[in-house]
Amino acid sequence: MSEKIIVVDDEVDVADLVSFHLKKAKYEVITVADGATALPLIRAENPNLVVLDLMLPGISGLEICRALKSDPKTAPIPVIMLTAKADEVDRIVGFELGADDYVVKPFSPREFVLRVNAVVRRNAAGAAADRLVAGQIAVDRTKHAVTVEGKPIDCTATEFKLISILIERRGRVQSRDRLLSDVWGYEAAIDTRTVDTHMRRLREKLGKYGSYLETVRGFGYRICEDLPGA
Amino acid sequence: MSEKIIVVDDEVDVADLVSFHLKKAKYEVITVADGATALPLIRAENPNLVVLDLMLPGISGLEICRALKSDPKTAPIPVIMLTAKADEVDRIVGFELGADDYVVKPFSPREFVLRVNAVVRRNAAGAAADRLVAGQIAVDRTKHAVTVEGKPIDCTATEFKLISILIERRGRVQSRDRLLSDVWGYEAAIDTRTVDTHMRRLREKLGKYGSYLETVRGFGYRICEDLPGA
DNA sequence: CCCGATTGTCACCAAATTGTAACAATTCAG
DNA sequence: CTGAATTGTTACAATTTGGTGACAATCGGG
Repeated sequence: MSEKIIVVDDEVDVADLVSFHLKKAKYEVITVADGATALPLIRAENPNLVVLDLMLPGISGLEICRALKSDPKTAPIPVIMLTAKADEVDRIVGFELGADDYVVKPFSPREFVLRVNAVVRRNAAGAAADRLVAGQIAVDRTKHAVTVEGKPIDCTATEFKLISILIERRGRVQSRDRLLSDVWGYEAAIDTRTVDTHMRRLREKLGKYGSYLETVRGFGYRICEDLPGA
Repeated sequence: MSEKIIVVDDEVDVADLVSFHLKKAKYEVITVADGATALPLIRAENPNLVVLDLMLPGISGLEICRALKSDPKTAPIPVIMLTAKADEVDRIVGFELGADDYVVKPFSPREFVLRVNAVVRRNAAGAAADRLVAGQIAVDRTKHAVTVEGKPIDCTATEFKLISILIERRGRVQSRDRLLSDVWGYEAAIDTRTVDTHMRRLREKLGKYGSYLETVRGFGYRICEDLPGA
């Protein structure tokens, strides 16, 4: 039983590429070129995932995403956005839009498929799986919110990505380099020490739980596998 | 333990550049100029990654890629394509042949290395044993944790590498020189006596199991093959 | 266009880590 | 048993590493 994915993209090359790799990964793929026909199609097909290009003629990807998320019937369908520029990312995942993930063009096919797998799996396992928890620290990916002891704390976009990755891989040490390429992307020319600064800011916001964000000297950072009060 | 990469490129400048940056990133690099000799070499060496120029004299990069991916023995080896044109068509064709990622020339060395890291890492995950065990002593490489009788002990970076290698090669004696080049790196101008000091520190932290870290007089050190309580 | 929030970088400091040298203990050959 | 070679131990100085606060650049909203 294969999952159904709808790809919305006007560029034939990109659509073909995406479609090809998804099919190779055993997904059932439907592609649509324009936003106007996409919406009714998505409602009719009720796919397991929508891959959406940010730049579309007519209705933009943003609007489609917003429309999907505001309709209770389509809101649970996860959305992955394709975007040309890394700058646009924050707005996409963060605020108004409820996109579940994004991929910056040009992307590596392997990575793309892995992200698709992750999002689909997360949603298939039941809606609750979208919550990452480590002790009293919890991250809700759909709401884009972080809570400590149930109380929400206010994280910036970078901090959110950082803590998401850390909790997702809790117990395992993440090198600064690894965090850099996973959070900031390949093209970012950024000093690895910057990671330290963000860690400090995160710890500060985590309050007394900040100490569970461990430093592993010589290697990187990690969040404890089992925290007290879990 | 460094990963092996084969670079196939006929332009000496590019090959040198690529090779230089990969070596700086601690990879073992072999370069080949023409496609004809590349294939048998790849089969023989079974590298962790192949970097392939799309434009090659004789057999093209595309054909090599196709050949690699159609042979079950070489199919799992990841491939990164180098391409001169930012042309979408090239990308698509390259991907359809099963390349895992691509980099458009001229590329930023930083980004190139990051992509290489990502691809290699993804493939290495699961391949190498994450968990090394010798009796009551266990090393978890992803968590960067060492446990004795199940209780975690606190190791420094050097100690961690040292004990990892010893357990990985348990039973076999490791000379001080060997340990120096494997733990400290190829060109470490370090006194071999330093190894003794680190051994002592390790033994101390291993507590009563410290004695299983044997000295082989005149040769080096080893960890017993079978420890009591195994 | 201005303002506050966010973000990357830097310099400085404290602390952990690490290499080395000096000395003690042990082993081994004869 | 003696002495040389080898290894264990200890202490210490040098280096590396990460935390911290400050600051400038950039971004987005109003």
